[in-house]
Amino acid sequence: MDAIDLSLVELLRGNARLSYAELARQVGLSAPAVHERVGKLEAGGIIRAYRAEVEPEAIGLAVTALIGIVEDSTADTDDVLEAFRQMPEIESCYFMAGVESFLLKARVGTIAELEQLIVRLNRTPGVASTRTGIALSTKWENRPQPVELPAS
Amino acid sequence: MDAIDLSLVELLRGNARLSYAELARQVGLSAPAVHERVGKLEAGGIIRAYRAEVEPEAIGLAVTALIGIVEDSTADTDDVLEAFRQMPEIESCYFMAGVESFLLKARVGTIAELEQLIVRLNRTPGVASTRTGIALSTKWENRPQPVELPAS
DNA sequence: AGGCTCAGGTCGATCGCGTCCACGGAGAGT
DNA sequence: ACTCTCCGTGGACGCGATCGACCTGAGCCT
Repeated sequence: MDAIDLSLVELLRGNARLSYAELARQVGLSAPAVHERVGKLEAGGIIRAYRAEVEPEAIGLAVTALIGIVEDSTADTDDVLEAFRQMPEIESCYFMAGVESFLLKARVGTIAELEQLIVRLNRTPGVASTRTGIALSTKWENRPQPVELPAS
Repeated sequence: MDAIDLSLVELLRGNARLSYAELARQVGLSAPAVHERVGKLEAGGIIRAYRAEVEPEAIGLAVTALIGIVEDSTADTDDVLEAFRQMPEIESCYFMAGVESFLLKARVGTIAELEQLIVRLNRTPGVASTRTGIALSTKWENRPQPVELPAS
């Protein structure tokens, strides 16, 4: 993980569809060298996936909610997690410090679907209570932040 | 935005680096046809970007925090937003229903940097108070959910 | 009905890219 | 100094991206 790897990661965070040839030009290596480096970054789990970022409304996901979860005293955290994993509406899941063990970001098509999701969450064994906030609009999301190169 | 467009979006959400030729095979069109459709999806803002998803720790962003913002009575929401936009640590910004007008997701390298960020947020004109939750771990993030095709 | 126009597809050709392989140089260990 | 290893380069070749020409069906006007 040197400065060149960092540049590659940075470039791909900005545009995942850059060709290897283009990456090579940007970092000053040959295309095969870049290919191998990127392959290692993928294999090493540094690069997890390449995803198209889509306007959620366009695919029928108009409602975004953020949901805090309080576990009850009987809860097995792994089981709760597994239950959340089965719910495709939950796009992100953070394990938090504080009273609320989890914070979930969910996207659904309608408020009615959100209601159903919350009911299911409250019924999940180990869940004591939920607290839901509705996002009226998403100003931005997953903006990549520039990483500073460690000063040489 | 027909069923084929939806399939393309779905495929690219799963893997943004699929070639047009591969996409074409999957949806049963020719490569140029797919090329044109994807171009229109990009131009129409349906596909916003292609991003590599990177393990944050690998690029020196070990601390994830979720921060609720309460505006004061003098606040101009647009100005507050603009101030947030200038802070690169803020990866996502949702405008929320409820007492807290915004919910921010921020990533920084260290707890010390988080402290500095919170100080800056509290100093921002229009911000009355902040409430910060720290994510101990990210179980998953931005998992693409399968979209159901509208029944034909 | 006939024909115009347009949207959106296929086909074919060209050029650049991805990817495999053989080769070479720098640095570390013996 | 020799050699091993790592990491790069350059060449070759097949596939993909992309452009232009052409085809087809739907909708509409006359």
